[in-house]
Amino acid sequence: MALRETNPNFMNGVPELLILSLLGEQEMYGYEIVQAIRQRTAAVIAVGEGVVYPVLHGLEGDGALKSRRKTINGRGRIYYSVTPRGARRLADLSQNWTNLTTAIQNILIGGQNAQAVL
Amino acid sequence: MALRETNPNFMNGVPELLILSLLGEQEMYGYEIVQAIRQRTAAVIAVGEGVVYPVLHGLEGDGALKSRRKTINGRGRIYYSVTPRGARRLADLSQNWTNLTTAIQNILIGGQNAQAVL
DNA sequence: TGCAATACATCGAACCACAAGGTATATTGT
DNA sequence: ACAATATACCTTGTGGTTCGATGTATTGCA
Repeated sequence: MALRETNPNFMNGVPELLILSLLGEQEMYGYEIVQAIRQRTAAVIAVGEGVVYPVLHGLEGDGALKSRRKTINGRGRIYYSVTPRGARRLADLSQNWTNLTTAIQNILIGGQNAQAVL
Repeated sequence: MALRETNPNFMNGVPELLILSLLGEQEMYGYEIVQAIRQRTAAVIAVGEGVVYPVLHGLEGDGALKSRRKTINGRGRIYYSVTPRGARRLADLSQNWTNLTTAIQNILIGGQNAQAVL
């Protein structure tokens, strides 16, 4: 089951968020995503292909992504793009991420009058 | 097989960061930390005792925390506080966290001119 | 011809966080 | 007096994600 409702380890699912976010801008293929993440984050985050491909397959299986084959220079590529369902998923994950970082910031900033802000 | 110190899963260690951060403000005992995290984050993050106690023991074993027993109302409590080594650890984790969220933000904000900023 | 890069993919191992359970005492409610 | 709840400590098994290694195949370059 790709759907995560059980055991929501609060820190997981970030690769999925990153991938959906990139594909939200433009269609991309797997290998390209691996490098885009590395470059855009100055190698702070370096997810491998072993992370990206399974996420891609999982999201497509859930109907969050759709794919199409293209042949370029005789080499096949599988381009992915987000479906409406994927867009919703992205919005959800994005919101969760914001909530999470805000929550953590509330503790890091710490201090006496720190009130959790919704 | 071999000792693994490289490549820490980039999302892990957040509970450790939170705990060190709280203890950096004032000494606390385990049960108190569990509740403090829940309250300060408006229940966005709710780590259980099964997360907190092992981290506490681990950090103490590494010399990042020190503890002292106190008996209050006939009930024993173990108060933890950060050592100089723990303070360094906190600074490191804190920096890593900032780098990470910055990196992710660079992707989420996305867009054409997004340059990873150190 | 060989090496690097491109592009896909899968698998086992590692690892963290979690839920669940266990012990024990103090307090509150009935 | 008794039960239930809250406090306070702790460990263990499980589960899901991520990682590194490995595999295949083609293209481009030296």
